[in-house]
Amino acid sequence: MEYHHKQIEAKWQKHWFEGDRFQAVDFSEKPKYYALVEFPYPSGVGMHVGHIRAYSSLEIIARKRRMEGYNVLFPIGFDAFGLPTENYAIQTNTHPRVVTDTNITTFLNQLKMAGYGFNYDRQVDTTDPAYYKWTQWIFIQLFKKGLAFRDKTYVNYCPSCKVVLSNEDSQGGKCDRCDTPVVQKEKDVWFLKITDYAERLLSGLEELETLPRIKSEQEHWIGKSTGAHVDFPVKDTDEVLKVYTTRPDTLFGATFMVIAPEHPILERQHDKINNMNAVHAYQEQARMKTEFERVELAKDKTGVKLDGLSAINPLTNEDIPIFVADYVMIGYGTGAIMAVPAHDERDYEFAKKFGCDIVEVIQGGDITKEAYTDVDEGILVNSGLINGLSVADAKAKIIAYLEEQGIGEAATNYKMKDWAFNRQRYWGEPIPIVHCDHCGMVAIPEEELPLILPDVDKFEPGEDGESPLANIPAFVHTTCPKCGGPAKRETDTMPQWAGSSWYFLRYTDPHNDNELAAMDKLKYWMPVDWYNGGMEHVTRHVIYSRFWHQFLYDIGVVPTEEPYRKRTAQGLILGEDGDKMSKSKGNVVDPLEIIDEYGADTLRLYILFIGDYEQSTPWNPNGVKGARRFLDKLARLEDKVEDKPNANYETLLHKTIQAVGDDIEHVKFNTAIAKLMTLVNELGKEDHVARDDYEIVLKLVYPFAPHICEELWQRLGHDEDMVYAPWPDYEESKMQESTVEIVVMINGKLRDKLMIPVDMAKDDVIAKAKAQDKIHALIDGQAIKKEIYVPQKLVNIVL
RNA sequence: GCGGGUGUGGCGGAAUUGGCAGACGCGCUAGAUUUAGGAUCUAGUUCCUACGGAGUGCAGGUUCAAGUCCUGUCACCCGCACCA
Repeated sequence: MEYHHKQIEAKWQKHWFEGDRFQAVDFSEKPKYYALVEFPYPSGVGMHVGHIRAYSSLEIIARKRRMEGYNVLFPIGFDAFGLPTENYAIQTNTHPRVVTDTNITTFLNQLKMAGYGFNYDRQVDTTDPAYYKWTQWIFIQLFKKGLAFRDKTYVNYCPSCKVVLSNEDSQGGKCDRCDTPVVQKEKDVWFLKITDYAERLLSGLEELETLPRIKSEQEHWIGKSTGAHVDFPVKDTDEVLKVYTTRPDTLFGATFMVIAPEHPILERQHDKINNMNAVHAYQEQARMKTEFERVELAKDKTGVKLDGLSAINPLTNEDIPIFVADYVMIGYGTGAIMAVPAHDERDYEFAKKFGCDIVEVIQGGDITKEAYTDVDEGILVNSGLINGLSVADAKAKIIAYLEEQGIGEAATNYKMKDWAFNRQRYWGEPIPIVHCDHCGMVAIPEEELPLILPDVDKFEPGEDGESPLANIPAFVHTTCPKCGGPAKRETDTMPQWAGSSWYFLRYTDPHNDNELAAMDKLKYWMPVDWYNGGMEHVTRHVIYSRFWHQFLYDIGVVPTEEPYRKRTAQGLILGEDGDKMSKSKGNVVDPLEIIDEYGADTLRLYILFIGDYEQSTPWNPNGVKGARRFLDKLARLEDKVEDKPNANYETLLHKTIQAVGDDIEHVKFNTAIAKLMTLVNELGKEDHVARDDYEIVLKLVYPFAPHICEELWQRLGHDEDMVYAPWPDYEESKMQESTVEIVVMINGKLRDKLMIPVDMAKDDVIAKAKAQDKIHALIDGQAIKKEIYVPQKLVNIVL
């Protein structure tokens, strides 16, 4: 067959998508398989080669599963709220709704041009009121359970986007969107109490099948540690300073305390502090620093000693000074620490600079030179009741003692903070809450959902971070659902992560207006069997969505505790130059150009062949040609098809069936394709190929390059689509060769090769090996120390 | 600093339990075909001082046998980061 990709691809795309050939059937008798890819953000630039890599993996799995007899759900949708659209809308003065609709249409066309067999009829769009109705509904449930609340705290704030950011959105101290350094700002903000789920988010990871890296990143983000809370009385007051420490065993070595610049005790006790001016100056200085600068300047510790306020070490009863220093963070632990300079590097450095006492309580290091932090060795000294104990024993004993005395207790701490949930932006879900002077915050009645995002003229956020919605009196002024009195609506919107935290549930029942999804459908489809997406979403999207899912499970809305059974993440496709693809570098590859020139089948095949799926790999334009050549060869092979068997390549064929199946399941698409190439190359050397065997080859290639295979399949006389043509089985008996080549080594060096029958006995093989002319010449007259035979592999003769 | 990962030809990358290093693809070389180019086909392609030897970041070790296991070390990438 002459391979004209444009004609063939257009033909089959029309057939598949207009004929709706990839139905996911609710409650089918077949076993279900739920394959999920992260839904795209419909940006104006459309599809990127990265999307092709991200979706092709599960596209292969989905097609293969259908052939294996599964009822497959492989849906797609759009995560369409968010800043890029809003910014584009501001620049072009177009309504974000219009921008979004245009972009979604474009994106859908592009997905179909790539041949993806998604369940397009189940498409969701997070900006559709019929969808965000349920996002808002979930928020109300969280609010009712006290898991959505308002609090005044220091938040990450981007002065450029004028928006509050979550911890996850400000990694590295820079705004995730615009790279502007994030500053700390005290604001009254909405939080979701994700910390209540920290332990379950951690333990739920045990069930998740994924890379160690993905697991450890989540574990690290949750950041569990265990230790103790200890109360330090503040001298001449009735206050105590509570600290969190992972090293309660070093309590006798606590010679000073440090509190964060934002610590509330400074205001409470400002009368007693004689150098309040210096403290205020330091606070101001710390506030001006971005979090990033605080980290960068970490080498040089700064701080102010409180004059007039000191604490008492509850075990030594000694009077110890209190410092304010920005190396202690208000957001972690209690915002105050006990400093043990002898056994903590940061405290050591601070003590050296500020001349504090350094008392050794664990023997084993040289504290005149550096802090000794080893926890596995070392014996407690200068520590009263725990003298002579190991660190581990001392921890246990001192915690018991603290609890007995009522001055502390065992404690667990998490680095993860509650999720700052509101944004002062237009293009997001309105938060369905009203503020009433009498009743406080009240959720709007569920029957009033969705709370529609009103039209505005200006999408820009106001100065000082006012949401654009605040400028619409008709939206803001309402009545309290509880008392009927005048009330004001919440004008902030939800972050982009809201809609994406439950979308996979909606696919099971995308048009339900009575609940987010019917329980019987959820029971049929959930959990997601395999979820693929970006590495960059592992600490945010995956954790957020697991949190929401666990919450929904708790209130009886979903049937499984965890949403995902297996998670993989694709590596980046880099530019030809090895750098990350970016417009400014001019190294961006447009997938549509490749589809136009070589075809979607070639593009998909090449992107999976390019390298290890989970590793980043540079693009190579010549590689595309190689993929295309393979398809050309496959098409040309048609000329050799005859209706008579050919046993020459039987073993290779069956080995390939097995290997390709295994490789696909293990995300090793590159080697699966390599093996298919080898097979097609070998078949090309035969004078004829049996028709049945050619059909097997087409089935194996089909998930990767469905258009050309479907065409060749039809030309063989099939009326039915390949979608449900059974995936080929391999036969163990046909994989066995009757003779096998083995290697003959002398002293571990390869010297000769010979063919033997597979069942030849060890002694016979060795005898035969030694009889080879080449080998005989080399061992003649030498003493043989040892002879090793590895069945069907090698003989090694040691002289 | 902590956690995870990676180091193999000119390039992307392959190598169950230790058992022929470099599969497959790109590129390159030669030949065939072609007016020429492109495309296609065939053969070759780790390196070297080449009937032999060396070789998987580097240095050791275990073993009949090491890319693979052990010890030490270097480089790079990703994530987190004054987390108490």
